[in-house]
Amino acid sequence: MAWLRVVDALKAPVGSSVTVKGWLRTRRDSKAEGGLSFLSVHDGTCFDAIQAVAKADLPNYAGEVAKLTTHCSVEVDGTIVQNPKGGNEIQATAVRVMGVVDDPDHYPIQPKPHSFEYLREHQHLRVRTNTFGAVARMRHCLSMAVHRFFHERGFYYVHTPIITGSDCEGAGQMFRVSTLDMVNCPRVRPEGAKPDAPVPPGAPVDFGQDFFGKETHLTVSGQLNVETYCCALSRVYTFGPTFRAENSNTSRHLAEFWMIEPEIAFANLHDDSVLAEEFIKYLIRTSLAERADDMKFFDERIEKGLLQRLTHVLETPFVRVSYTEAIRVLEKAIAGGRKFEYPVKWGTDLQSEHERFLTEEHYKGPVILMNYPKQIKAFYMRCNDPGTDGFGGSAPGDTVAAMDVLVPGVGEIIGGSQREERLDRLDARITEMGLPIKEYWWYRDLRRYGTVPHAGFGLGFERAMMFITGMQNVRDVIPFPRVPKLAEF
RNA sequence: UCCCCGAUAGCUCAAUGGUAGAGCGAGCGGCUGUUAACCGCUAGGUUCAAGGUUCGAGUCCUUGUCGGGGAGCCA
Repeated sequence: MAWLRVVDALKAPVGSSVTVKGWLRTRRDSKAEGGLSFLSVHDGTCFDAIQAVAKADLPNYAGEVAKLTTHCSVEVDGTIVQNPKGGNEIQATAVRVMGVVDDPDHYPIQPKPHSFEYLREHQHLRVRTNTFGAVARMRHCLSMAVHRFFHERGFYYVHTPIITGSDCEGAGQMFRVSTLDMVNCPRVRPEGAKPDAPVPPGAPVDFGQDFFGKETHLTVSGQLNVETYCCALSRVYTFGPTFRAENSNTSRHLAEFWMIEPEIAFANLHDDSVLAEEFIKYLIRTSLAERADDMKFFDERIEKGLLQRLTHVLETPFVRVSYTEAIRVLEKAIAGGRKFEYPVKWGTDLQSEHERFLTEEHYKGPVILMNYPKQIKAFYMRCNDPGTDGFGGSAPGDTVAAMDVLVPGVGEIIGGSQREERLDRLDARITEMGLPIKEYWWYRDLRRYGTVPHAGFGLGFERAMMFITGMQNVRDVIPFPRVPKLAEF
């Protein structure tokens, strides 16, 4: 009697003897044929459960089988037969109960719809539901697709560090990594103070005594590190956890999330945008091909029309417009009577409502906004010729070769840029932004020793998950979300 | 962090300032090759916490905690 996964048992030939092991979704009873129970058994290997039919002549029927409740664990032996309404089911010859559910009335997951808010409080159990099982399989599917996409195109996977000593990434608040005693942390002795004099409590913390001999944090981006590998291996990417200590309370932000950051040498912003578009389309294609069962569920129960939306994205070339042009579009919309809460002005960052308007209402599909004003973008982004919009037109100010990919429903899913490869321009930007240039010594070395044009982007993995599954809260597409005031599991 | 909304049975929600209810789920029984099953009965409550107003607070006020939506920060 072969132990089959449910996904295989559902495809096994009629007449085969099988064993399945899993958890009960539901039990339904009938008094027909002297009494029988229908056990819906799933093991997470696919969306569907398999139905096992247990008759009353099983020795443990009245004592165990007829008392099974949702998520009891069982081993079922039996024969594959055809269900009268189609599909495989198991005619059980034995049902072994491995674990019962204690106090079923208070078991958090009941055979009925639960709100996602409620399930978020039971993260250790929610993966047993249809929705979170499907999310988990999608997460695996997309993770593998990420690696396959890059591997097939000659990219090398680089493990950039989680702990970073550079305090200069400028991508937001960071989590401190330290082994110092937080209660009595060592402080720097004021210059000229006697060696045995007590150090004043307000003196700066002496990070020289910390584990790494300097101040360290959890990474907010692997980009600066991965650029070093790009400038030797040509095409590289990272895919790892990323940490932001921002007090963000939204459906799109996590304190710990996974980010994919490819970096390509001998490439400009256009090449970067082509890569981004191919990448997103590859993820969609893979999801539809490999997880049709889960995607059908998302389409029916999570977002009506999801499959149509994704198919449309697959078939439509992404629109590429300059930031300068996007401002003109928004100004025209305002002149036409469209109301926005925030004003639109060249030189300021677009608000969420503006981005949503562009991707959801005006272009009705993914949009790549390119060449932003340099004053609102990071120091490492390549400067365009002064006063140009990067598309051969003029702009009211200076721009840099940055891009944001906006998609309906999620908003910004990718942020990227061509990097400034000219040392003099890079230094000028670091200086004018008041950043500590000494800290960037190794990053600047890349421009001193055989510099090349290169570009890259960052894709928030959870945002890609939301885009592809239709799930509306980022906390529901990662197994154990970390957000302000929540790290229970 | 800011703005708005919310917290009542295991879950989802009702309840003019005056005896706390329903549906689902659970338990028991009936019916049935059932599959969002159906019918009947039963059990199940410190109404988020602490104060306050009132003869009387689930309901009104204050503070806090947690949750949701939106904004900012961004991916």
